[in-house]
Amino acid sequence: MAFTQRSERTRTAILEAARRLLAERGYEATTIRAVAAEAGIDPSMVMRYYGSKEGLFGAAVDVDLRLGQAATDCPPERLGEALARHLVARWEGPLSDEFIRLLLRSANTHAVAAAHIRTIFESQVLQMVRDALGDHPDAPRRAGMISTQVLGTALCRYILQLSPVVAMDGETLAATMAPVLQHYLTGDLSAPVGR
Amino acid sequence: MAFTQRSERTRTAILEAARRLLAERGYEATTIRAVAAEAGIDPSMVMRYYGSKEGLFGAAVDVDLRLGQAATDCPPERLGEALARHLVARWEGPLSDEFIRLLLRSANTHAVAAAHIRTIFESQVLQMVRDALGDHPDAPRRAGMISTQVLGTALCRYILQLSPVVAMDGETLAATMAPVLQHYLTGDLSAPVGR
DNA sequence: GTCTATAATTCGATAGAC
DNA sequence: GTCTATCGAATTATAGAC
Repeated sequence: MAFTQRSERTRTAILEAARRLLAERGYEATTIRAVAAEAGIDPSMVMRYYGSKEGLFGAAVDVDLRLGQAATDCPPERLGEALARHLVARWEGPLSDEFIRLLLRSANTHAVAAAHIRTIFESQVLQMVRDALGDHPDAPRRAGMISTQVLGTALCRYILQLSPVVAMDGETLAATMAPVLQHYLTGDLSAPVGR
Repeated sequence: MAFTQRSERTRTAILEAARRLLAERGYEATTIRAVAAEAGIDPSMVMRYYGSKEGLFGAAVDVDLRLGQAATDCPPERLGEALARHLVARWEGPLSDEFIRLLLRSANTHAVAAAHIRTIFESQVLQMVRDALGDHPDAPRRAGMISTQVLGTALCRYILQLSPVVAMDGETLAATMAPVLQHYLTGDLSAPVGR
């Protein structure tokens, strides 16, 4: 259909406004009234289309991470670099969205958002490690530590905005993170980083 | 003075209740009424002693991190391990407090909390790196990356509660984090394979 | 020093006109 | 399909009695 109905345009306008505000303010501070104002429509429309604030959040958070793509056609010893580049591209490349910001900002006070992150990083990241390592008993711990470095980087760069972390360009950030991710992926966890 | 006045006891009871709730719920979701109920006093007392919700938050967050202690009498090549152990002990040892939880939970939606973390990690962590390295131009970037690993670990363990990260005992967590911190402190940041 | 009472907002959600 | 009007609940903050 080349023609989108008025209601469809309103629906997506609401959703985009909600994602923008959730990424900026988190769940509690994002009011239905503010979403409506941002979308340029009446607050009651939000309720009409999404039923409740919780329903709106559920719709806003329903995004595919596509993390599996990072591992395609990549030798295990370069997986850390591939993952680092994939993530940074996802965060701030031309196809970026504010998804990671939205999740981090909302996860603190909103249990559903925290559960969502848990699901992502206990399935997708763990799955990726298992694809690289096989079903080694270390796999969950490795996936967990990868999550600490990845989410910590996003937290410091986008939420807390620590100046040295913000100052790096995407290339440098990925290159700096890569050896550590590689270490957590395939390195000896009880030995120094890098062999 | 061995004798503490009634007002002093109330003041500290309020502060402790506030820290507890802020660590659990973050800034927005922590209401003055809930703090008062937790402390077993009237909501208006909170206003009387701390002026406003913002004033209460400022008082709750006014804590000394004592990060410098980690570096005393430690050779540079073991600094990563010392830092990792110091942090884990601080987070969950016998002298623990919920300070890191409080900050992380509030920083997302409350600008003052984010600024507070920025100050801590742009002064104390950077200072620590400079004590170890001298005033190298890499120092801020190293301090920034240390912050990503440290805060990311706290985020995944205490806030998001990723099961593999929660499952590790403190000893294992510190030992796993230590090589990465050492890498960021004194390693070759541009080398894909370290040393 | 502690509490009651309440003002002034703001929120999520509903009912219904057009 | 969109908006007006409003309800009921919750919030921060204030004024003042005891």
